[in-house]
Amino acid sequence: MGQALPQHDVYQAIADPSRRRLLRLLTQGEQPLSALSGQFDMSRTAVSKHLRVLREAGLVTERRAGRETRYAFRPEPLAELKDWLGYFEQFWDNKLAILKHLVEEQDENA
Amino acid sequence: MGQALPQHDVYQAIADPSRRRLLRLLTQGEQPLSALSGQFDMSRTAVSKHLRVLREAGLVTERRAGRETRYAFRPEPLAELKDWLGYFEQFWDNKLAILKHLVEEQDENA
DNA sequence: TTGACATGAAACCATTCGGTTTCGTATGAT
DNA sequence: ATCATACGAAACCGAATGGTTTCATGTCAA
Repeated sequence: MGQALPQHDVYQAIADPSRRRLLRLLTQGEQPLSALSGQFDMSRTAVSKHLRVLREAGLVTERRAGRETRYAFRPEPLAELKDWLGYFEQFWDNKLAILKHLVEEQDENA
Repeated sequence: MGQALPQHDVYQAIADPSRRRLLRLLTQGEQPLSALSGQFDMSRTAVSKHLRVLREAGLVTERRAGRETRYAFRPEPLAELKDWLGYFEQFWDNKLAILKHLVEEQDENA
């Protein structure tokens, strides 16, 4: 039986501040591990593991180039997050929704 | 010295699927724990703990009403998430940004 | 060919996480 | 008063998380 690999999703991937920072850094273009890990206090290996989580979530791609591995940002999985958020937006953007909420509160208190 | 309480943020709060489901349920209006935990396979206590995490992130409020605790959805903290996402949207919406990305890749490969 | 560089894999560690069960305590109903 | 209801706190547990150090491997440079 194969070991059940962790397989992270986009929600878990962005839960960690270091990983969010990595994504920001990568929007400036493809970069090798050494360049990325130079920006962090933790070890190179730790950064490498964060990048793996991001890759499992589809947020970065790896590409070997000589002896370095170049990481690149892939925005696509963020669409799921955007959709998820979209559902909730009505509850703070939409004045009608706010009104509806107030009415429900009145109901509950009645 | 005070023990450093967990204090969760919105990114961690939405990382768990059960908590995301709780938020969805709560958009239908304020509900007591018993009603919410009825929707889950896990114990009432476990649901209660998830709700605490959501509360620490500011995504729900608690209100004692008699012997029940009523939980209500608070959308405000999602604004941070929306802002965070907003930064990255240029990388999949904006054709100019995509072009810029391609140019950078060319540079790297040169 | 020898050596430095860039990296991933592995083993390990402490802490956090998501869940359980048990217990204590208000509150509301009889 | 008594008893059931609704809940939180606490103790506990296994697995996942975020980090480390050590080691092996492939690649470029001298």
